[in-house]
Amino acid sequence: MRQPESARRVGGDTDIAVIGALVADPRRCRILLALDDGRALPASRLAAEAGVSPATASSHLGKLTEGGLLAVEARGRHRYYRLAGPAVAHLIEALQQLAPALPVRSLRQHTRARALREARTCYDHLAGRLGVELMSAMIERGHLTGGDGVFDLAHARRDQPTGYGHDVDYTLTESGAELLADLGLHLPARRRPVRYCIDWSEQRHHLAGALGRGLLDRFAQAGWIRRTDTTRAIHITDTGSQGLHDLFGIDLTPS
Amino acid sequence: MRQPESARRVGGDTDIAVIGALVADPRRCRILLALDDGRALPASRLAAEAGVSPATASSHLGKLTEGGLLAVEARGRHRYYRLAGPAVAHLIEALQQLAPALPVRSLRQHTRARALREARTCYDHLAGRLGVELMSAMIERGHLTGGDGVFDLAHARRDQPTGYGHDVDYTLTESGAELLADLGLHLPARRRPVRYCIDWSEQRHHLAGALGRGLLDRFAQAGWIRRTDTTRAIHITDTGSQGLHDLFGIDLTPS
DNA sequence: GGAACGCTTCGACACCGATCAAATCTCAGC
DNA sequence: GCTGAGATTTGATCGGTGTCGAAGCGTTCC
Repeated sequence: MRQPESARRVGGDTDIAVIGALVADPRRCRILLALDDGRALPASRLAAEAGVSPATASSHLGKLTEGGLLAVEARGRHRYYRLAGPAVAHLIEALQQLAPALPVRSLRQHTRARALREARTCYDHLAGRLGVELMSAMIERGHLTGGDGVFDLAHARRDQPTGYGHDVDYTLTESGAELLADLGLHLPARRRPVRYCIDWSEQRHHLAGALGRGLLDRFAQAGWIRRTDTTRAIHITDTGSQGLHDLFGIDLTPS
Repeated sequence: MRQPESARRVGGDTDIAVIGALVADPRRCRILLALDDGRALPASRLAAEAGVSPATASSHLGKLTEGGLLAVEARGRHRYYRLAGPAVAHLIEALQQLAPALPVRSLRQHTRARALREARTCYDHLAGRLGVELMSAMIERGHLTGGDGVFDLAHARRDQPTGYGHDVDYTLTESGAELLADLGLHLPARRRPVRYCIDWSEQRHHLAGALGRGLLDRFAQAGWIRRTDTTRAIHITDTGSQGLHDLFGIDLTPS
């Protein structure tokens, strides 16, 4: 650990080691993995997740936040931590690809985490990449108006690290209503704002509320997606990816 | 560092920390960065690069190899180390994206490393992603035959970790000769095998020899690429990417 | 065959950082 | 304001690891 004379070559090439040091501790990695699907969790929960005392967890969380891997938001007497951005998710993925090839589990673990990031349920609607891509596509195609689907921390007013968003008023357009009708999805005609959540790891919005719930149900009925019993991961069937491509122009490439 | 009762949740989720520990040390990161462009270097060179004694470097190299980040090949009394595969390069890139935003250097460092991986010179010919993509395209389009451009460690016989390859006999086809003529590149008509090198981080071949040298010169004359004076990085101009797309179907997407 | 070189192993030392208990701080709720 | 819960800070302990010199092993070159 000594840093003798050779620290003179301080060209800035040792920077990545400070990030490496952050992911060198098993407990910190547990914390990162717990947040890997984009949720925001309070410190106490993360302490339990990592299996350490609150004091130790606080130390870890402080270091991760200081190092730019986590972002924190105080909410009452809780402090919610989340991944600081997509780059952190990329780092986790890169690490998982190199993680020791344990007997079988490691592969399982890896694909499970990837599946969760790709498509999952959030309460009763779609989230993950599929969720944000779906909402983006509907905005781009004029089915929704009011925002661009991007979460902007600088201008956030009331939006919480967990639960539903309020800062942006999305509304369904005529073309959007037609699309839903085509899908066989009939929502109550009330013209209230479309609800949404924030996908923190993507830093974008995904559909929630009646519309999000309705689309999830409809996709399931149409055999586009299959829900798993044990996890929140969602499997997109072949007909599903075809339908998503045709109707929304969505192609969930390997990422 | 104690691992008390909580190690019971041994689902295999702490694996990534062992990789993290490897990139937690500045000297080891120096070594990885020195190899980041796909070269294979002997231990002594890496010791100098990291600024440590041979003994310390050996310790680091052993850990990196043991952890699967490096591969080693004995060659006489030298031992050549190289990145174990593309996944390692991805990890380095993910770390660099999160590396502390130093005054100015950090950005420079990052873009420079990325540029080197993207397109660079290797002796007198093209290497990096551009180099391997170019060779792949020529094989796919029937301008070259004899191999598939992929380096296969399992079947390697004489190919060295540095320098030119010998295991595969590539030859220029008729269509290849026509293409070169169209490019205004006239090579001696001798029908000897086309020379190649191995891009270790991509684990694929790139063109060397007279053909590789000729293409580099021709691309430069045509204004497709611009060489930098100080580094081995190569800049692809707008007309260059257009020409590479038209003639070879190459699109160097952001990676 | 001997000398020089490249690399690794061994041993000893020093330092860093993870850990938890106890104290402190901050906020919610009555 | 008082009380309790969530979270962080402080302080002390302890194990792990980076460091290099010296020694050992294999290869190359003269």
